[in-house]
Amino acid sequence: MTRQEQLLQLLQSLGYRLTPQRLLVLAIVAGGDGHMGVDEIYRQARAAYPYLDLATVYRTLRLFKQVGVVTEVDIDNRLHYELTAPGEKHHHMVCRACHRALNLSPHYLEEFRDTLIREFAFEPDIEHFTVSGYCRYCREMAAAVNDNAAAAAEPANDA
Amino acid sequence: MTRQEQLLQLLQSLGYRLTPQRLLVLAIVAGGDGHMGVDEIYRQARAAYPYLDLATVYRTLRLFKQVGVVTEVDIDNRLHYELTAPGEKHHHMVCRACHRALNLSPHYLEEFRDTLIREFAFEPDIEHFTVSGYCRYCREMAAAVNDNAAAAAEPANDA
DNA sequence: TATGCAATCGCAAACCTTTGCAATAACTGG
DNA sequence: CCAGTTATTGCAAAGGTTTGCGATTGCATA
Repeated sequence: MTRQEQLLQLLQSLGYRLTPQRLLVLAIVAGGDGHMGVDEIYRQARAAYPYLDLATVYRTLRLFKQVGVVTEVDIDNRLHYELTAPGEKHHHMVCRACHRALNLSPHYLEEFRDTLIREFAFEPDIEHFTVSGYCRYCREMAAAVNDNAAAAAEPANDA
Repeated sequence: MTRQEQLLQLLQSLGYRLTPQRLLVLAIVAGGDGHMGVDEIYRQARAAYPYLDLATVYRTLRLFKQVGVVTEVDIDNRLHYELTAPGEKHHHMVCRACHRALNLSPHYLEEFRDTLIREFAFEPDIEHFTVSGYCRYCREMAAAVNDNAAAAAEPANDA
């Protein structure tokens, strides 16, 4: 049984119906190379099934997320999805500058999670956790720009 | 000099203009009791200045956030704002069930932040950090419901 | 295989938020 | 104090996402 068949069976066992729309969206997300934007999923889906509505794509992806079939990542205020890999769950670091999404092992979050539960009885939702910030490359680029600006602004150092 | 005057001076020193709209929005957020929704800020602002546009409110709040005057909190997919208290900066835990926002001291994030920088050279944006999850009360309520359901489903225990 | 019910769909409209643009108004320097 | 420059505004429209509703369709039962 393939991974997709497993997931379909999971949906069915939870009482959800296997509609052509769901099969299609699942196949597309499974075939994608990473975090896919809703627009790209919709475009591919439409090519195969022109009557599909965008609202259905959103509803389907929300359902898939809810049952753990896909992972949702917010990249620059747009929703992206990827198939949840069993045993390879990971979180994301999204760069505010280049919008790249980097994977983050759950290991790094466990301590934080334990602390919140212990101190506040707050159970953080770390199934779909995303930290935004600045990635290595954008930080390096920014640093280089700053160095140049500083050098240009202080010619006294060279003179 | 009041806190509001300080903040206005900050804006001016950064080259931003002090418009009536900005004074008004600042006064409202400062007078609010916590995280205020955009709709509530807009409603109060309109009562004092009916020509104010909602887009201006959004732009003003975005500017305030950018310069650190307010803190943005996403509660149930809606933006909320509160005045940034100097020396009392805090993050937020937002409950997915009741949508309450709880304060979280930066202390709990520092270790996580250090790890990300050390391991990935990723600088997380922890000026406006929000974790979603389930709060103490909603967890207790859910636990109580589960207990009742379990008790009802297994009368053999009592019989 | 035919039937009935509830889940799901497509469509349209709404939601919250952002953006383009021309008109206005805050600040600067004279 | 006035004129010029430019940031900021109001308005309208667009953006991505969600929702209400009647029509359709998957699935369980017989």
